[in-house]
Amino acid sequence: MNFKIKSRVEVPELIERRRSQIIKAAIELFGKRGYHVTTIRDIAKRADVSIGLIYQYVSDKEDVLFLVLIEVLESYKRGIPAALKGIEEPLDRFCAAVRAYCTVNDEKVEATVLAYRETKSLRKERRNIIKQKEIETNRLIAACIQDCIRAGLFEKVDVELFTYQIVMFSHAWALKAWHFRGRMSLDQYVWRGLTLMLGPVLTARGARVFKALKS
Amino acid sequence: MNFKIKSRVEVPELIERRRSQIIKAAIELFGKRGYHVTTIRDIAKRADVSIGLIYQYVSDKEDVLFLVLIEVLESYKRGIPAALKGIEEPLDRFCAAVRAYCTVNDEKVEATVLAYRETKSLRKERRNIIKQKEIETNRLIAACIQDCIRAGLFEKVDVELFTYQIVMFSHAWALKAWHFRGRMSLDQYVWRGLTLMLGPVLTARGARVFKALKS
Amino acid sequence: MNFKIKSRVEVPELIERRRSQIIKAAIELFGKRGYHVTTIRDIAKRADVSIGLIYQYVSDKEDVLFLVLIEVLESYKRGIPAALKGIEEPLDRFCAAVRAYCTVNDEKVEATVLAYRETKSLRKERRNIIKQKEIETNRLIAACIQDCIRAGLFEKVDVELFTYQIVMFSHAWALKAWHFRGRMSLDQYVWRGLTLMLGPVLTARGARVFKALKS
Amino acid sequence: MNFKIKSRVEVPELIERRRSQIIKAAIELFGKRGYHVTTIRDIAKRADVSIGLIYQYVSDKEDVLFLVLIEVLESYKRGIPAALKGIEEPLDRFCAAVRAYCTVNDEKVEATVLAYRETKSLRKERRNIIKQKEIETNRLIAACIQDCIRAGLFEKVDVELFTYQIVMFSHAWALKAWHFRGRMSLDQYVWRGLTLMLGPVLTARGARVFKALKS
DNA sequence: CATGAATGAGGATTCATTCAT
DNA sequence: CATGAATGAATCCTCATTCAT
Repeated sequence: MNFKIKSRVEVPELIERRRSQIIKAAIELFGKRGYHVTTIRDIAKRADVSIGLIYQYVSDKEDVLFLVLIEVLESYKRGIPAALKGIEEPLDRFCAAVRAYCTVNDEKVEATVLAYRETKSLRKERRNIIKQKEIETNRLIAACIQDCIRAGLFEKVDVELFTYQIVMFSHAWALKAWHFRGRMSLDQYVWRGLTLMLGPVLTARGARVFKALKS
Repeated sequence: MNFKIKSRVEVPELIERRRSQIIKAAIELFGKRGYHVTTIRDIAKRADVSIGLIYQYVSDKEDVLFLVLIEVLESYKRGIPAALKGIEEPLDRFCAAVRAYCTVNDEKVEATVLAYRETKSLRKERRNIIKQKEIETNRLIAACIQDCIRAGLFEKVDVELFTYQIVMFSHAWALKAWHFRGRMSLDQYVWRGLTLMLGPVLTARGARVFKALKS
Repeated sequence: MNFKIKSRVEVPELIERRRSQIIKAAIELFGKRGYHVTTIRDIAKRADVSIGLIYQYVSDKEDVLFLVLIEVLESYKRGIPAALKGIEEPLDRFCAAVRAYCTVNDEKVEATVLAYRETKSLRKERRNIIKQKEIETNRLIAACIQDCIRAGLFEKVDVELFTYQIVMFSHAWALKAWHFRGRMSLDQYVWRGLTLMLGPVLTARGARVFKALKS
Repeated sequence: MNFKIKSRVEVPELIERRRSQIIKAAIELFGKRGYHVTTIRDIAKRADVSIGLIYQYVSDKEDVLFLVLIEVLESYKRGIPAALKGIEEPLDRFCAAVRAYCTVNDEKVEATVLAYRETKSLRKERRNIIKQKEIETNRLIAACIQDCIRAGLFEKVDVELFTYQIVMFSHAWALKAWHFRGRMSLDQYVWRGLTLMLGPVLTARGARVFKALKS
């Protein structure tokens, strides 16, 4: 998906290849130093291309940021279904989704932080596209929750808030990495979190299933 | 607290007055447009002072950001004790703390978002001071939780994670304002959130107290 | 010789061409107005390039000064051997060297004055490189003197002081141009000076050779 | 002598005192760092007065430079007659004058260098006043030379050039301090210089007197 | 007289973007 | 298609000078 970002080059495979080359470099640099501090020259050097080349595939520095954020958000959205593949049991699916989301945030801490830092640097219209992407990811979580409710494993909880609670919990691993990293492993974080958050939500049956999952 | 930021002017009251004038303007502008996009000239204009004056009270643009973030974080830290004044009952205090923290985030949505966006724009040493301030605020929440546990109102929950859950919940109101605003009032948000989060945490007695508080 | 001054452009011929374009403009302006009073914008305008271009070939205003002083000193060093080419007789060579040095100072009065004025505006390390260049020039003079002594044309004079006397004599034509210009021609200056300075230095044979040279 | 530099304060003694306070600080700073790099604030701090006070006794930064250069040049002019006091014998007087001039340059190396560096920073009119001061000093030397000629101690040399030779010799001790300092003492410098320069100038009788002086 | 807070024009430097090769 | 030299608007920051106290 190019979101209509103009390219002077027409060949699709080239666009694909070059852009991902550029995006890769930009994610690293934006993540480490931030968007405004990173120069196009920096990106060109790290991507091992010329400055001019970047402007053949992008018409703006903001375009690069947009592509970067899209890529980050999409990679998150891709991670969850991948982790659910083959799992049938609803509570298991829910837990797998949470773990997957946390894992993805763990692998790309800087990218997650970047999304929080720099989304505002986009013009409104694009900001909304990014938000849309986040909503789509959230829906994957929400679906798991609803499945659990339908299956009688969760009480009829406030799905909207519970979804955001899960989302913030996952993001927190990245946003507050300076606190959590070193204090516990990702796995511990997930289980301690699930235990805390599921307590008031599980039905009697759900609680039994959860206990089984834990072991 | 000046955190040893150099000032050419010595008179404390003047420093106090001018700096808060500068900070006020900067919070607004940084919050709206971001740190890097805002120029010193913008700040000077909005604060209705000359560019030179700013550099009499600050030696750097980064100094302004630092002062701004300190002020934001401190204002949060101030908000909670203020809201607890006069309240004795532990669960009541806990709820009041949560409401206060959410309220303060509600009143300064942009400032909260700013803290997430721009803390990384500070040099490490100062970034740590900011984190320290956040930890201090978190401690206020944690204390309320522990009091509830001690009073037999909360089960013996995972205080560390529960604290962060509360913190992220409060921040989410600002960070995800684009979602929540318009969908519910702050009060609804707080109560729905408390209901969701406290469910598994309250003891039987705690539940009774909570039900009473709700009405 | 680039003395490791960083350039964003890699192509050597380009560096050569652009730098000498910049240096030429800078010599004129620094010479006329002084280093601190001259702005990069002035230099850019006079060199007929953009401001940005200058910063592609130089990383600092001080770099420009350094390049300028190096160029001035080197041009002096180049002038003397050029004037000695083809001359064999030691006293003749000595006189030619003095005349050449004076001539070069005459042609670039402002550059000579500039070297006196602004060498101190360089950081120590570079100041030393400049001094080294001066020493190298001085050695050319000293060599001529020693040849004359060896040839029995000069008494065994204090070479070190005599060298400096010659050097100062040459510089004086530029440093005190406001006095000498208009009072005498460069040629007169050189001959009157030589007559004065050689008097106590020439051996009997040297004196005869000198008299012959004069006519 | 105030050279009509405007002062808001009228009381002469105050002007005298304050100005010399300012000039003292300025000489040190200009000498060490240069005129343009030194700020009025620096001078005020070192002179232990307020910025405003400086502008009560001077209307310009250039005024300070002018006063500084005047003071330096005058102090040189004062040094020579002081050294000649009581000496009658012409050659002795000449040598004493040279030694005095060198000594004064030795004591204020930086001031001498300053005069060479920054005279050009004055506007033309004032530059001429400074030159005039230098000429007056030079005349003191020239007078000594002429006395020696009249007394039959010197040949009828080129007084003009010889004077400048002496002047440059004295200045060289400061201008090339980086070379001479450490290589010889001031006294050695003076005697080696005189020996070199006087050689062809002394008459037979002069030579005898000189030899006597040396011991 | 003395102070030093306030001003703002001016200068060095950066960097997104273009375009000729 | 790819390159990277060239451009110049825009930004941070300094500092001589003023003026109210």
